[in-house]
Amino acid sequence: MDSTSAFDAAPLAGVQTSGPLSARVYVALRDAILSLAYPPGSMLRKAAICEALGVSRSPVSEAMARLAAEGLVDVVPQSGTRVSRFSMDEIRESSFMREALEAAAVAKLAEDHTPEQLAQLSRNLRLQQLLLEDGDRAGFYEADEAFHALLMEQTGYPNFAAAVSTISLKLKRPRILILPSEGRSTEVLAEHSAIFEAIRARDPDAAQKAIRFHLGQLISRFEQLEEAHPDYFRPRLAGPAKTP
Amino acid sequence: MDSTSAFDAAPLAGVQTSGPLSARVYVALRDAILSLAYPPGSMLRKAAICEALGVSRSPVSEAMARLAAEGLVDVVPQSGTRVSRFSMDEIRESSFMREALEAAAVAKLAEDHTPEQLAQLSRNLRLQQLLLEDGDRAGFYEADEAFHALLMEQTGYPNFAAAVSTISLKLKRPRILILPSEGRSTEVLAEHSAIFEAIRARDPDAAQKAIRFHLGQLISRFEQLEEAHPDYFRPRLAGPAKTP
DNA sequence: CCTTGCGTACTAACATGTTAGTTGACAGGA
DNA sequence: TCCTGTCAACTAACATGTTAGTACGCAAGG
Repeated sequence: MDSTSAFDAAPLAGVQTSGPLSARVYVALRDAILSLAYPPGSMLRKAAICEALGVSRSPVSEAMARLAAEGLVDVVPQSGTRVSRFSMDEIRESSFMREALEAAAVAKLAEDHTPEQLAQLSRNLRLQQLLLEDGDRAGFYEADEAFHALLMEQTGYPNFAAAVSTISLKLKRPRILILPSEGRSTEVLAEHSAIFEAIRARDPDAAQKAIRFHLGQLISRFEQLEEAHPDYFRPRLAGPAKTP
Repeated sequence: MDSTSAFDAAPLAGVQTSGPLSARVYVALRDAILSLAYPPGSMLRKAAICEALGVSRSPVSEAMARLAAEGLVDVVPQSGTRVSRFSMDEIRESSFMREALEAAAVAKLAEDHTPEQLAQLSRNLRLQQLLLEDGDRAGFYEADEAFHALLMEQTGYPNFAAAVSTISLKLKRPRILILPSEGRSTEVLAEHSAIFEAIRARDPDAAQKAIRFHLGQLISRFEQLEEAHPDYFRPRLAGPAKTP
């Protein structure tokens, strides 16, 4: 095998079997990028993808256009397409928007919620407790995501969760890289509980404060990440100062 | 001429002369839809668009995919594409998100801003005052949009304004239809001034309250609109109750 | 008169051929 | 050694041919 550009088509398995072809290609590429199977900065070779998936260039182009619109790939016209690198500025921007939206969601829930909704949240929290005790890291990660998704679904706005998900797409990849921190899960559960309690107490301000604190914890961890994985990040300005 | 489906390609003028062809097509279609030149519910004929713009189907397809992702058109697979109708539920959802984001923006500005930024805002407000006195309705509309855009740019997040714009796309078309209300402009200016004063006073809470009130005014007007233009809205459930 | 089955005409979706622009390497000169 | 101009190979972007699925009209039957 040649390692010209270290491009491997293997991550593109048959992810989905129904629906439009272009959507399947999109999901396959998206998952490969979000899981870092295609690392930031790597090239995307259209021809290779077509061959690997057994499709023509049309659906692949459509999928890539969508990924470009979402900022997951950078496309240089007439030249090439590569997986986008992280940018601390973009991360801060996405975090700001995500905080604003999730804070609005929990504030709304604090003002107006049903016993059933509280029960759902409580159930999820107990699940988190369980997974934490079992040390099931992957499971806890999923329950965490589910908790936030649940909060947004409970606003009653059917596309709200999806919209926030799209906006915070830029946070998903760096998020994966800061998974393996030990005592953090306990803190996370405590923060989730604080949000829950504020909602139950019908205290919008407290709920907002709680989720803002919770989400704010991520930022500092992202900053540490930039030190550890500078290769995944967009170069700040021009590396070391050049003397012309 | 035949009026089979009342489709007219005339609104697609040469809007832009540079950049990728697909982007030009996108802008042309987007403007035609947002300006209601293509009314909600009307069909989009790919062949006619290709002929009118003198391009092939590839860039048109790409543009339509993007419009579909943004919810401006509804595409029925293997059948047809039509301009989407309004939905009061979607409008409420978009308003909720827009409020959350703009409120976060002005809160941030209230906490942290420069004299230059205040001067910019003040200049825009005085322009609004001027256009209001001259009765320049279209000009006031633009200054209004510019005011909100300015607030979002001043957060320092370069893509924030664009993101909010995308999210509140669903509000743009109905917004046009409620333009011609007389005394409203005076109120709008007063509400804008209230936002400005709260920012200048470095009072985040007041700033949020002010912009939430300002944006909240739109909703009730949209509800009135649904009465006046039911044909532009998605049917509620099944019209009048059917007796089987 | 209403329902039902069929056939045609239309559409998006997919495949493939073509064009034009960019990158990068290599050769030649300073 | 370093800079520079040329050229070849690769890419996205665009055009066009092909396929398949849907909707609608019409006719035949109830």
